[in-house]
Amino acid sequence: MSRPRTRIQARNSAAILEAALDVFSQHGFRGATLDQIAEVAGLSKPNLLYYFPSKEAVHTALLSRLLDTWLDPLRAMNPEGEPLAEILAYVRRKLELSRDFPRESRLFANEILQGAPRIMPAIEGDLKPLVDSSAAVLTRWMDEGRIARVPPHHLIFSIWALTQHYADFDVQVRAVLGEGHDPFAEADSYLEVLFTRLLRP
Amino acid sequence: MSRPRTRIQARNSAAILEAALDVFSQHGFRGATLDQIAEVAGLSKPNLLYYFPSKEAVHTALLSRLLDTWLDPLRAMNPEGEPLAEILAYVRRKLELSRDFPRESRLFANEILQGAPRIMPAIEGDLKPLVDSSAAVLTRWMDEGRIARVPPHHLIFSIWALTQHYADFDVQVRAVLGEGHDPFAEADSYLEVLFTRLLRP
DNA sequence: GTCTATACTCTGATAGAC
DNA sequence: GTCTATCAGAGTATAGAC
Repeated sequence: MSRPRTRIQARNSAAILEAALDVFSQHGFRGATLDQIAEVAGLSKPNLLYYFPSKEAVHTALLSRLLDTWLDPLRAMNPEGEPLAEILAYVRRKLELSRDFPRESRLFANEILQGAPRIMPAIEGDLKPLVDSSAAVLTRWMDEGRIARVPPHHLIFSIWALTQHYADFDVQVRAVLGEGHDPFAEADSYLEVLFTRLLRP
Repeated sequence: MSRPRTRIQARNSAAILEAALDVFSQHGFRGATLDQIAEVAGLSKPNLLYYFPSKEAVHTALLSRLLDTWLDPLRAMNPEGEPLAEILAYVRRKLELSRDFPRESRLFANEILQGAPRIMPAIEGDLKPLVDSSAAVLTRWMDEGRIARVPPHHLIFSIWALTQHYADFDVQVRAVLGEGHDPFAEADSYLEVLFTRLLRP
């Protein structure tokens, strides 16, 4: 349902996407069932299929909504700003995404684990160019001696890996830390230290 | 089939586990089908079920085989060794696991993404104690001023996150890097720099 | 717009011939 | 040990009443 016309449609479409996010992010595309999504959404299965023509359509709707949100923090990096501050702000925004939208992070992780069958075009068409241009900015900063020289693409990978880990492996992180911890707060200060030490000239 | 009695049984059991690793690591437990596993293994579905009583049993066999392999590198860290060298060696061994056993890494990632329904007991019973004792060693090294002080559990998380990323998100890493790259070789030298700068006193 | 009923396929698992 | 045949249930999707 690309453009909900009524309040009911808007509410039900939203409920379906919300429920589908729950189920797809936990079980992947093939492991998710319309029965389960419909139940979580509080609708009958045929009614769900009135709003979206197929399981595939629900999944696609989720993925396309996700991508923009996911790339925004990197887009927000200012080439004219102070290098280390810009990078640390990017790390913080990415970690906030992990904290506030863990299901979206797991949805993305599931898609990549499956070999990115549906999102590969967007990775090559949107993500790669954005990363390449960001890497060019990082390289300039390194050339100017304002941050230490490291492989820029791998620097970006390490930001993704470290921040997404706290969303995707949340259950393991909490099990290993035990009671009385705030994983995201601790990660926030740890990652600031890590990238500061890595990048100071 | 816990103890294969004949050559045929050994060969078929191995073929099933090999095929199941392919399928489970890509689609997760619920997304994997016995049809697909049997086809990859070159067996009929009933014949597969002659060797393992259920889908669950195949998955369990894979997971229990996995865990020891996965913990070995951390166990190999020597409390009496030179701290930075020990940590860098651990990072390298973990990265080698990602390079040589990416499907095992993805199988584990799938299990955690699903909330660790089957492996949580092992995480709390085996993984957590091992991490806690390793963290104690790291803390001692920090107390002795031989490496910089950082939260030891999060240091371990960051090693996991950074090394596993290259296995679990392999398809994204390669798509973003483009042609002419060796992700694991580049990661090897990048991670050595990263942890050296982070941890030198 | 939403429901019941249902068509049809896939999936995990079993029976029994060879 | 391996196969064909098959079952019961779950899965996606559709038809049609209301």
